[in-house]
Amino acid sequence: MKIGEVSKLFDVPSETLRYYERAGLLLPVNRTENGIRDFDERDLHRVEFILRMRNAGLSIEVLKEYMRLVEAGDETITQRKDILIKEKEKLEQRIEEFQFTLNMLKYKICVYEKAVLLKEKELSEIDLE
Amino acid sequence: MKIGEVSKLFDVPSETLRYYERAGLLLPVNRTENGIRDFDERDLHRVEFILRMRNAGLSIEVLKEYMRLVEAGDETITQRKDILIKEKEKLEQRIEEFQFTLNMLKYKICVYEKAVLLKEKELSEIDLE
DNA sequence: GCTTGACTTTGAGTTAAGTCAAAGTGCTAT
DNA sequence: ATAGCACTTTGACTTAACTCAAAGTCAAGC
Repeated sequence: MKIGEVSKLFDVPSETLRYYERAGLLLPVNRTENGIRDFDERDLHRVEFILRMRNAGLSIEVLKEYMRLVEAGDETITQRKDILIKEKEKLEQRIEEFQFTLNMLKYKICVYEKAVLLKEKELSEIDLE
Repeated sequence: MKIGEVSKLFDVPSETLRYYERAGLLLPVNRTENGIRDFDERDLHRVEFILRMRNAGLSIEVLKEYMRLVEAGDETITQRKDILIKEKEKLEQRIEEFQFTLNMLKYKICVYEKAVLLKEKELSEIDLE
């Protein structure tokens, strides 16, 4: 699979994919004889993994380090696991905070809805914000 | 409450609070005779709200617009509600994606744990990454 | 009375993560 | 055979959201 197709598949610019490879978070993709990237299943999985993790807030730096360890082989399994555990914990905390904020939003929306109703009756006296 | 105390309370630089005010997402804080900001309860609530929303990914722009509407008075209630609903939906989606990624991480960590065990028995043959 | 923290304006610098442009080369599918 | 992707390197640019620096003033508390 060529870079343009991958780009469409994941809706991410080719330029970004090349940038990821250059930066070291996407391990070097196989090339055809004439030097064109030919993404295989494993590459696609890696791309998906990177995009998901980036989306969840993992930094380029962390992913770079993780992939460096992947490349380095079996000796690094524990280190890799530790990275993932750390990021998992961060993500869990982020989700918790998000949940809290989501509830805050829901509550506010609810208050606004009441205010709209009252307003329709020209009775509004709620302190909104 | 002076800006330095607020800064400590929320663990955010004074400079950022001033920046928020300047930018228009923190509505003008009352001043003492000599021009020093004196945060009251309402200001503190606003600061907390802003920080939470920023943390959840709402942009400065959106918060600015929202606060502009707050300032503009009761006529803008429906618009404000609409903003909050839109951001709520975005946040819900983000949380879902995060959950998915979290599960991915958990699964990977689990696989790594198995691999560590196998490795201890010098039997490792799992395809890890 | 001196240190500390508050204020102002203006403008520059920073960080992360892309994103684009130029310039030049080369394959491949219609 | 020509349009459309693909490649490279180098380097500049962008965006969001701060963050800091300078320069100068002012007020409060020990």
